Amino acid sequence: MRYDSEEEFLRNYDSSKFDKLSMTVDVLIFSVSDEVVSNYRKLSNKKFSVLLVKRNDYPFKDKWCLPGGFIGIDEELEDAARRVLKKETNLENIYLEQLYTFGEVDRDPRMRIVSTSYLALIDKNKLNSKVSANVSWFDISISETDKEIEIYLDNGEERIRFVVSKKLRDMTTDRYDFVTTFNDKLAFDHPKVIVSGIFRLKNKIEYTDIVFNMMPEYFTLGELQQVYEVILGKKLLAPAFRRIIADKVYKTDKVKTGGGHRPSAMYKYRAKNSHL
Amino acid sequence: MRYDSEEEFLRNYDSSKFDKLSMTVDVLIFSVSDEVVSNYRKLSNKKFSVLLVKRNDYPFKDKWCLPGGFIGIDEELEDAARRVLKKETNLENIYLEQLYTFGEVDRDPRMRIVSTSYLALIDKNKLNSKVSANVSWFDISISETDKEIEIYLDNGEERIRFVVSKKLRDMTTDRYDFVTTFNDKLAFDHPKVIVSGIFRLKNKIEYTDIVFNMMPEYFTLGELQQVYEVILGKKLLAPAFRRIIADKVYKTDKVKTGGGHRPSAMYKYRAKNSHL
DNA sequence: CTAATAGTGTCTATTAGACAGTATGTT
DNA sequence: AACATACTGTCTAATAGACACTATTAG
Repeated sequence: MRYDSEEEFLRNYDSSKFDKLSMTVDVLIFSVSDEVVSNYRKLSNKKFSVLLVKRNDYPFKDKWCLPGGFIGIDEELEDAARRVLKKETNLENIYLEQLYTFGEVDRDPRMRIVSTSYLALIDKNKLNSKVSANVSWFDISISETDKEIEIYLDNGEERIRFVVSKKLRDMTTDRYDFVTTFNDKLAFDHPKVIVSGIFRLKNKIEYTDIVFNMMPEYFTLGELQQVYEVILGKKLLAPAFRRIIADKVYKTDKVKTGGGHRPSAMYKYRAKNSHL
Repeated sequence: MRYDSEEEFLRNYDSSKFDKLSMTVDVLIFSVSDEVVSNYRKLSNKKFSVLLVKRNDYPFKDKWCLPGGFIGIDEELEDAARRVLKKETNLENIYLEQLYTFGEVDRDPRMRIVSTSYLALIDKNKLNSKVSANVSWFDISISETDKEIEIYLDNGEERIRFVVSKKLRDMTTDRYDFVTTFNDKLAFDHPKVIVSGIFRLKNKIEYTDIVFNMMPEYFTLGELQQVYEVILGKKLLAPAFRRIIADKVYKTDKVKTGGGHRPSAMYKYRAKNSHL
């Protein structure tokens, strides 16, 4: 069939000509939290945490999963992610970036579903209400070897363990194929999504100011350093750390006291092109 | 309706419950080419180029677009990208990475189509056959300001110009929303896809060995430097450049002669964990 | 006073930028 | 011989790592 114009073609277009499938978004919401420590002198330990939802319907009934939802036929991908974010945390204007699109044919037992995952970072202090019953923050612990990544998630009541193996994809870049080798409590391919998000964050914290999306308005440099340390999974030296972040923050009049030690000045984030 | 098991739920699942849409992949194939120079003494200039296909059907009949295709209901996303790559270049085992998923509601005039774009890098010397009539390599020239990116594509016969404006997405990272402000020869939202790919490549060339996917097996350091320069859009100093790439390459016995100047040693890529 | 963190100064090692200078082909 | 590129040496500037030292609080 030949058409004489784009308009004519579109009028006659049969949209059933190509395969159709469903799409979802999954939102990986990271934050940091404090672990209270018995010794009054010691700082509270920062923990890096992820928000999970307990499924109360099939498929994967009673397993934990990332907040997510189907994309409407007239809905932008990112709008869908923001809708999910709003539903689970009641927050808007949150840092959000597209992470990766997972399209394995059998990643959902119901039918072919392609899922675009998003990475969101929030400051937990902004959460006005406690999250609802089937939603919970899990602290993340990571142990990584050449071949495997083992992750523990802990919400105080329940402990989740999963293992993902790394297979180098090519010689020229440090990309890996992740394959889940142990997982009994997470739904879908969410172990892979979580690992991808952690890697993305680890990378970006080194060359962007992304970390400040997880910080409260006022913070001490010690707290900021702890957040870097928990995400990078290693200790940093304070003088070097302070040099590096010196031009990203500015000192305020506020002071944090109460620990059994010298009080600490509180700082605020200064964006690159700001004049504060 | 309640189910007693995952199996029972799946047996009764109605897959028409959620909206369905079509998905495509678009493959951004980059390579480098030589521009022959009249002066026998001078080196040929390297050009950075992209493969485009001329559409001979609606929609966007007679416009240029990235190679792409619909995803089959039982096809992995990346397999679809490899299928497209094989069809247009007859090449396999090519560097391929997922770039971004574009899902604007009206990006395709036919219906809702979400497209996952892939970035592929090839060494043009591996192309055994000349590409077919409706397929062509376009050299890329970029001029960038604070607010806009202007790109010219040239295949020797036809010149394509498009302009994309940059809108900073947030203060903490250098992410932009791209909005096409001028485009009369490219189909779909492909100006945005091309710009995203160029940015990705510019970034990755700084901290990975990705560039070697576009190089022939044997190359001189001058050629390699030219490729870096054309992708980064700036001149580099030879001594510093040589220091930086020293541990990524090794010298072979081959020598390149014929220019009106001192011959150059030819090098090969050495992967990080190789022992050559 | 003591334990613990806050914050600074400085030395050293490594890396990046700049540029001068030597080497060696082709016409 | 002259031009153009290949390749090296070295000085300097900037950055990162290490560690010692001082400051200040609650108990």
